[in-house]
Amino acid sequence: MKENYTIKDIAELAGVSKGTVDRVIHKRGKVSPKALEQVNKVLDKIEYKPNPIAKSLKNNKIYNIAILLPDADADPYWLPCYEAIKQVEQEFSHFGIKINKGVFKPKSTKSFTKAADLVIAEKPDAVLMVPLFYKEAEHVAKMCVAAGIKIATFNNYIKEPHINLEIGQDLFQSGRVAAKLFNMLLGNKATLAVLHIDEAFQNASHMQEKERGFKDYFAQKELAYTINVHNIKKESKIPFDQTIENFLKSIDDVDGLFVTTSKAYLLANHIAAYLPKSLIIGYDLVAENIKYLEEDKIAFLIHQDPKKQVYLSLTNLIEFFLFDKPLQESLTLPIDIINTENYPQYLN
Amino acid sequence: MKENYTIKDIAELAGVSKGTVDRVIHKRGKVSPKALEQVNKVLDKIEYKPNPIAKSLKNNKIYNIAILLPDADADPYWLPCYEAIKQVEQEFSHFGIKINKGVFKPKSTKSFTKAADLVIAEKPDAVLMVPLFYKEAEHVAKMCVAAGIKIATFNNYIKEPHINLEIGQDLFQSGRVAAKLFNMLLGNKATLAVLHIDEAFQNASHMQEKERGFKDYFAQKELAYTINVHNIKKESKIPFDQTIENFLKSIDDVDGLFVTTSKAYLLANHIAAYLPKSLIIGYDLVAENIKYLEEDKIAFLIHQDPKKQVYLSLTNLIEFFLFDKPLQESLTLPIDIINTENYPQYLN
DNA sequence: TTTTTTAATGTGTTCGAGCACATTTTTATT
DNA sequence: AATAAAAATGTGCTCGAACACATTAAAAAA
Repeated sequence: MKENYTIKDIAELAGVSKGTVDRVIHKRGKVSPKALEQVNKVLDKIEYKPNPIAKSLKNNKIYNIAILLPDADADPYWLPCYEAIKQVEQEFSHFGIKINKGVFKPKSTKSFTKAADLVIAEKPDAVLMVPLFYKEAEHVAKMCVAAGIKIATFNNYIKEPHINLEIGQDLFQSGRVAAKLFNMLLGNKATLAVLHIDEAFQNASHMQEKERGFKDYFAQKELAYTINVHNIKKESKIPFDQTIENFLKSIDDVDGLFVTTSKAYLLANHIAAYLPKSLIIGYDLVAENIKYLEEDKIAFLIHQDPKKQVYLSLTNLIEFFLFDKPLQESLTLPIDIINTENYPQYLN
Repeated sequence: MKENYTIKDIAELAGVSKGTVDRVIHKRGKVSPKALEQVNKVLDKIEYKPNPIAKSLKNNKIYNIAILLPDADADPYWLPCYEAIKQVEQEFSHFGIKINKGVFKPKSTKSFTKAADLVIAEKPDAVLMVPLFYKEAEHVAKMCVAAGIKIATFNNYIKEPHINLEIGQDLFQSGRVAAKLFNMLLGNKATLAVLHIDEAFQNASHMQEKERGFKDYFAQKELAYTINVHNIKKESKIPFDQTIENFLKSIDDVDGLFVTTSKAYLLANHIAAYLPKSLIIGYDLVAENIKYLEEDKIAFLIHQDPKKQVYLSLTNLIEFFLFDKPLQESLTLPIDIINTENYPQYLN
């Protein structure tokens, strides 16, 4: 029993030439019923899988992958994504992989659409994107499907049935993770605040998912928790910092603050002055959050690992193109709980 | 400016044949000084990297990787490793990769040595092992080095300078992670117990590393914590469960219990009866631990992700053999903090 | 039956690296 | 200068899949 049969092997076993075997496998026609049967008989017995390396060599094609992602200058959360891209480019530079970045402003749908148009015009083999803007992302997905371009998303979700690859975190569940942490720290009774802090509110569905999960936990456990929700957004002309301070002045008697965005540091900056006993749980290992984590002004951070998301998305697409590995339709990544002691290992 | 040059390209640029280029690259001699210079001049300009796919196809070699790991029947902690092996076998079945398992009893050095001898006798290209027994593992490493076999370790460490690949967790730091969690849950003053629970104590250095990290945290922060260390091991003829119960009867006034092994469930089983207010932090997502985690009898678990360790070790070795990717000498994996809400994502 | 058309099958080349072998050039020897 | 020996260089094949093209066999038309 051989392990890996080649086309030549099959040809010999079936008593035909490799050309005929090839035609049978690829259903290119021009095969007599007799030969077809002979080859299929062999194929049934041995389960042939073409050698992906030979296939790849013969192909010798350059695959273009476009990636639509927000500008890291506007929000450092996205910085690790760029590292992941660089890493993948290095690892796969000799495998004929080209990655084309389409950077957009995270607050501008126009910028997103423009970047998308630019990138799709070059007819890439796949488009990987952060679907920050629901309607616009849906449109991009549809255009890709129409053009036969593989389409993948990460970090956020849209409900498009033709997405080929979807990588992200279970946001509802991550809200529950935060809730459980508060529950452990504060016991069976407390007052909490959910804070949606961001400079803009387009497509804020991810924040709401986290809030839903957060509330769901306490409801399900029937705990005596009071939970207030606050939307805090940058007001024009007033510094964001000032807005935060005003907010903190306006509330009291809060045991814990759950920040659904990566902006927990804005809060932590002033927490000692106004609510010294309140615990903060936030998201994402951005530098400023880590600073306050280390100062114990942030209790926990939840890590969404954007770098891993990009890395996995890209390698999944690449291995699909190069080696015919199937695309994982949907991949839900772990919800990493971060404290002062374990954050360094997540940063590399 | 071309991206990927081939040997043929270089030959044309240097005005020689591809055979000569090949001899220069592989330093096989038989090249005139003049030709050498011509080729090197081109090589300096373009930075040639051979196409790993073509190389791999030509090679057409079957690589044998041996993996020495404990029997999962004796300790379910190792079960995910077997899943990782199966997964890698499937993913790389058409890349000429053979994985040979050498299973040993986790309490028997003899069994380890026997499995190692058996596996090395077949002259694999690499040996990946869990170096549970220091002296014996060191010996295996030396034998591999002598035989030109690549040697990799995971889960535990030995100090052998010739290890080619080392994957695991920072155990000292994971002790600190546990300490920090207790600190957050219990405040600035408490009494804790460190429990080394296992059925045998050979090579228990990993437990001690965790203990050191744990104590280090409180010492560094100068917190008023009392920490007592207990070794609990299976006594012959007495059921382990009974030993645990006796231990619990013997202590009181403990706010938290830190179990340095995967045996936290043995404790959790009886905690409600003897120390209902004590918090347990343990290691590893074995089924029984998860059960008590869900019942809130275990507060947190630290995940050592043996599956990921094996997966990364194997793929790293494979990509080294197939595509000349360099081996990462030492890779320290994140210390995952697990509670009731986030464990499922770590299990897949 | 012979010729034409169409269907079926086989052969040869390519991808890039790597190595065996053949050929050519240079150097040494008579 | 002729020949032998050694050194240098070039050619051609392999790995396995894929496809273009050539060849052969069978069916249709004359």
